[in-house]
Amino acid sequence: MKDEILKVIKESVDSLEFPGIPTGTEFEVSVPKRKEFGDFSTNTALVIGSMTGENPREVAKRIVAAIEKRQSTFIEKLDIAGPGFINFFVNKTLFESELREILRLGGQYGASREGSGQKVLVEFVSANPTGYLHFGHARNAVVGDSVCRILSFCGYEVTREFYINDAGRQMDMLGESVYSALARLSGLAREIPEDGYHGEYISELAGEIRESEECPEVPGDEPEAVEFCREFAYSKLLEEIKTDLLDLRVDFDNWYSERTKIHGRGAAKGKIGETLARLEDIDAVEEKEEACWFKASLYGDGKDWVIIKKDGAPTYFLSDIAYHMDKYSRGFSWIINVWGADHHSHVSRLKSSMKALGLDESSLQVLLMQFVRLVRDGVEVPMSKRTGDFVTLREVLREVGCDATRFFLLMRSSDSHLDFDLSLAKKESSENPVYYVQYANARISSLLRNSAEAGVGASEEHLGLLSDDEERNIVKILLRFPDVVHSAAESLSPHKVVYYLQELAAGFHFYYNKTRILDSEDANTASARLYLARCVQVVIENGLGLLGINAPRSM
RNA sequence: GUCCCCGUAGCUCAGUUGGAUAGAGCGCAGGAUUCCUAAUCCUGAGGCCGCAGGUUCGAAUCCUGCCGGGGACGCCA
Repeated sequence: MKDEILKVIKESVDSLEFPGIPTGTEFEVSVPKRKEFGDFSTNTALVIGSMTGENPREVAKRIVAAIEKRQSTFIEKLDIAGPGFINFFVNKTLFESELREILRLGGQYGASREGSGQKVLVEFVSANPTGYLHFGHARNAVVGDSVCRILSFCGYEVTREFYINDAGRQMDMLGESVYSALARLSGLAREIPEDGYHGEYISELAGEIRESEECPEVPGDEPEAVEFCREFAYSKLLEEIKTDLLDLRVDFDNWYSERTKIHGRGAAKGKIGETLARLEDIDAVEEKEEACWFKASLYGDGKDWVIIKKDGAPTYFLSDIAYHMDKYSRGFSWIINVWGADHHSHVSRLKSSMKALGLDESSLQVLLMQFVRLVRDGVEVPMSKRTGDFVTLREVLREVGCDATRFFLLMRSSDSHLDFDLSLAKKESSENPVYYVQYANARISSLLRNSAEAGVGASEEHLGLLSDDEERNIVKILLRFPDVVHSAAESLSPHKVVYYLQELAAGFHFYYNKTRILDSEDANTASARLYLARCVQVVIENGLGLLGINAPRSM
């Protein structure tokens, strides 16, 4: 629909042959908030005016004359307003055809092919398998997941990946910690290392090991027992992570193990070795202070970074370079990482490494998530992983449910700090915005059920009877949905969908309270109104689907 | 000290690729249902868009400086 407006504008502008306007200059067509500004509005004259130096209102007059000359059937009236906006008032048959289009497309309304043929990799969560997921991980998980859903909807071929940091010191610490707990259970005086893991789950894991048949002898061959503890805890915790994520409706295509895919067997083998060799080939590394450094400062980062430590072990950064080289080699045209804001300094150094390796660092995009504060009754709930005193994702899910959890985590822009109000999320009342949107959907379902009983059905036959301002307003909100999806995909911002749905629900609730739908003046009007309601439902369902939130048919 | 994010209504935040009279929810004060789900709706009060300059037809939006809040700057991951 907007495309048709845009087409008319472009043809008219072309016919006027403005000097100095390159072909392909983009003009904006938007749906104005105020109805006196028409159904559609364009800034075309302002854009041209600023390029040619002409008065925008004069330009607008010429464009309007050109458009009128074309005698489009669907344009009822044109206005020039403000500094030079051209406002379109369209024939309502255009709205009717839009409604028919929505039901025809159904679950595909709002979807597009704009990402067609493009492979996207979205890596998110990637929590260390050294403990349960805490609530801080939840935002990353939900936003990453929703971004994937949105991109898929836009035609991208999306791969969801969880990078398992199962190599490195933290895994050894996990083994040490569990082993220490096991030793204590066996009556030995043994403390969990200071920088180890101290949560209750460590003792629980030790307890499980003790119950198992393969439990190593303690005391006995300690390194072997530590390794057993490490592997036992790892596989168990990874399963728990998967379980929690599924409960949050987050699923992955790949569980990418750093240990097996990056490190390989033996020293300096696998992708780590390859990567180091590549970096050496291009002279991007140097030996300094008994360590090996990547010269990131040559490639746009502020400083150099160690990639092989004094003790000969690779740093996390080197594995990360290797991992991202691998991402590129798998043929993705868009690589998205969802990271916590505390990783922000890694962004430029990782990009600098890709640049050094001759890869296009602009196709790597990092979505940084600002922190979540958990609040209960106005008081912050402390979340510290160090002391083991953190709120797990599991606890929150159990307390407030998946829908509310996801909704609240998706409500804010990623680069805004987020206060998650536990008491509010739990409330099943009007203060809670989750239900607001779901309720609109449930109401429509109820209408459709009742109408079936009454023998009236949604029908497109009499859409011409829709004439109220509220009805027109709803249609205008509905036809913005594809734009919202596009914009959410482009800026990786699921919260735009959340805001949109709240607006749509508000439009419907208002309408519902004001207008009797089933008891309309006549059956034809009722069928048209039901059709409109059905369209609203389609869009709500599609929108909630992008957020991974259920759209219950009754509440 | 360097870098990143934020600063908009009492609170939590949208709006930030420059556009028309800056929005929503919550909270507060009033009100609406003989009838389709009141988890709803309506009305009202509430704003130097952190401050100061600059850019221009036009700035919450872009630039510079400053102030305030958060985060990152380890041979940890």
